[in-house]
Amino acid sequence: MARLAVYLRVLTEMLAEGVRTVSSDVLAAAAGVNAAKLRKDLSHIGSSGVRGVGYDVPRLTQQVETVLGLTRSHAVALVGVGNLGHALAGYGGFVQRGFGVAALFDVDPDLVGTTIAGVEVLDVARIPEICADRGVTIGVVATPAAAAQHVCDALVGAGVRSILNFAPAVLSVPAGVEVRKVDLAVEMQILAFHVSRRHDGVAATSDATGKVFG
Amino acid sequence: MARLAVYLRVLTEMLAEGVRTVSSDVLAAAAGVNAAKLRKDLSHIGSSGVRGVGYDVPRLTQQVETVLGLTRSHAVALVGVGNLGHALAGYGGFVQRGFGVAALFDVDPDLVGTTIAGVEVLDVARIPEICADRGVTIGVVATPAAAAQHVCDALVGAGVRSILNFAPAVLSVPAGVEVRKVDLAVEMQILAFHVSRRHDGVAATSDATGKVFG
DNA sequence: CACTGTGAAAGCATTCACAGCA
DNA sequence: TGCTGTGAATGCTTTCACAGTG
Repeated sequence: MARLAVYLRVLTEMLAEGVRTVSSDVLAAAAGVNAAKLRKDLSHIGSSGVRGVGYDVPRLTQQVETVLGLTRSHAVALVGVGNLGHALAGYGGFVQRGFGVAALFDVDPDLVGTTIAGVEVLDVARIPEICADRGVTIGVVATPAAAAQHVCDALVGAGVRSILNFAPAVLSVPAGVEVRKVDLAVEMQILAFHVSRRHDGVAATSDATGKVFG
Repeated sequence: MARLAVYLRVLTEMLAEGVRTVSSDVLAAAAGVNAAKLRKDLSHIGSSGVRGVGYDVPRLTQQVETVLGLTRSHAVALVGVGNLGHALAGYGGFVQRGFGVAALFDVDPDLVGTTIAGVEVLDVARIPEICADRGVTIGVVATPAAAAQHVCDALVGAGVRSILNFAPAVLSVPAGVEVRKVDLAVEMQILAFHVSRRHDGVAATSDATGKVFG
């Protein structure tokens, strides 16, 4: 459930503000979801809300953290230190939540040897060796599409079983390996679809054959 | 449907390779989805596959482009030229598909006036004026969470009705405005969940109350 | 009395399986 | 024969509505 992570962010904010107790209505509104859905989600993780009162914020926060596996820290390897990769390496949001950037890789000899956010960039050939040494559990692929599958294979070979893919390519992996994809071009295209739909007028949004979409 | 954008990418690649015709099986495999699902998706946009042969690649490509509204180009305004925003401004994947970066904004006086990828960074106060002038239809929010809602309101006020939000915050917008969210920390946490699940052993993944999750 | 936890209902998305056409 | 388009079946997610509790 992707929503648990959102709940956790809201809960952490509330905790920082000193809020001790929260109702499902309030928490759901802050997380942008339906209240019933939130209660069902929390019931799945064995929630401990008090009827007539609400949920204990510190306790619920810890519960969600435990379920999400954030009680341990995760070593992340980032491959591809180009435009996007460079930004990700320096992105504060990762370290903030226990995701340490344990290693950076690239093919470009000009980049190998440089240091980004205190971490040295290494050659991609060293992925197996370094990932094993540093106990990497999560790999981030921020390479061009053409290199993505190759890099992915290297990571999987090094024992990495969770991969976040920013490359516009479909990665094939053996069973047991989890891949999540973030495709910025796809997100833009979905928005473009809605722009057109509005601009054309809903009833007029049609394709060449005259059939209406949606 | 987010998958249409993925199909389009695969189709464009095939077109470049000179492939004229493709079956639903092959296209589905390349896009990483079920063949029946792909056929149903294409039937919704009034597809024109030939039974016994497959789909005509050039024709299908154009059909998908039309539905996604990629026949016109879209002016994008990017707000927040920090770590991530800077990378997005220079990201080739946008321009490549007809998404021109029409304007950049930031609050930081040190950044205002600088030029990134050929576009000058302007003060956020000028969002209404500039967005109207340049016909911006899509806004990208890459600010810290605290500023996100404020920036979002400014964009909506300027007539922008499609927003891509990278800030870890829930944006509230009036009806008719479409918001898509990309939360990198959330993606990482979902992967962390799977790491823990594997490490603990599925049967042992439990919360404090002893109830098993999933 | 306010709020949680949860059956039951409704709504979607996915998959199956096959009729029908080139 | 090979492949599309699609009704029917399945499974999952969301929502409703309310019984039950501190």
